[in-house]
Amino acid sequence: MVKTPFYDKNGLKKGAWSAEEDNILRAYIQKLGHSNWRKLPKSAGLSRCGKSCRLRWMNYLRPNVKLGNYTEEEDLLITKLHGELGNKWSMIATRLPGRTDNEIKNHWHTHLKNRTKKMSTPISKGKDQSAGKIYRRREADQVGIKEAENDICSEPYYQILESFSLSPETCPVEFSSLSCSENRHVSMEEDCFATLETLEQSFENFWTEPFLMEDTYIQTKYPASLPEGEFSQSSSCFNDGIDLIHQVIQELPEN
DNA sequence: AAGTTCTTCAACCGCACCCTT
DNA sequence: TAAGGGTGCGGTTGAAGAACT
Repeated sequence: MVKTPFYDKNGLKKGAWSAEEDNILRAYIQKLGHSNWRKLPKSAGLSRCGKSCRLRWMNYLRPNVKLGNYTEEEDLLITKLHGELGNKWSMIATRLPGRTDNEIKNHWHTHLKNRTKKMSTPISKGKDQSAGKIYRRREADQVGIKEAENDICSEPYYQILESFSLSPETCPVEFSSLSCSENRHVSMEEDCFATLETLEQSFENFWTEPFLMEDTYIQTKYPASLPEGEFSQSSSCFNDGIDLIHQVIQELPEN
């Protein structure tokens, strides 16, 4: 699903990146950083333009980037933020640690836009072929066939939380510092949010389950490749994301 | 089984903004 | 203050693969 590589009139390679190119770019940035994207490809020995290198690094090669496997809470967060901010993908991305603007944008257009549109229209018993198909094809692989068989588009918006579970992969390390009492401030109607316990359990499971400490990874493996600001920024973003998830939960309808 | 249609998403493009000179 | 270069952002494209007929 990638563009076939080719060379433009200036001899610059376009299209899909090869593993070799990825390795070259990654190794170069690990060693020398990326102070100047325009000069970088020439210095690194890549036949790419600086913008292409930047995009590749930012969206796929950065050590803390998460790919695919969107969870329901992330979907919910994106939907909410899009409602507040519009197509400010970069702003939205700052609230979802590890996610890039490009990926969020794609995810919105392929999964969430249709879902949200459907939710705002009267409930239909008819099957939305395209949305159903999308969900069946992609998310079935990730969240299970059982969920995929349901027509999620016809469900009330808040029921998206029915499968609410915080996966270790989704949750950054900062989540583990949340106090349990803070989570317990969330109150909901039992019939709507019978899964609250599940949610709390998920947090607790999350504390006990092993996961990759991405920042640690960065700092140990890529000590000189990233500006310090990126770490502090991402940390604050993580906390913002936590706040927002709490806010989303509290703002949900009571029935 | 083969052809067609649909869906996805990595990557490109153009524009706007920011910074330096 | 203007000009030029670099970077970031959002919209769009297009090829691959899945689903459908």
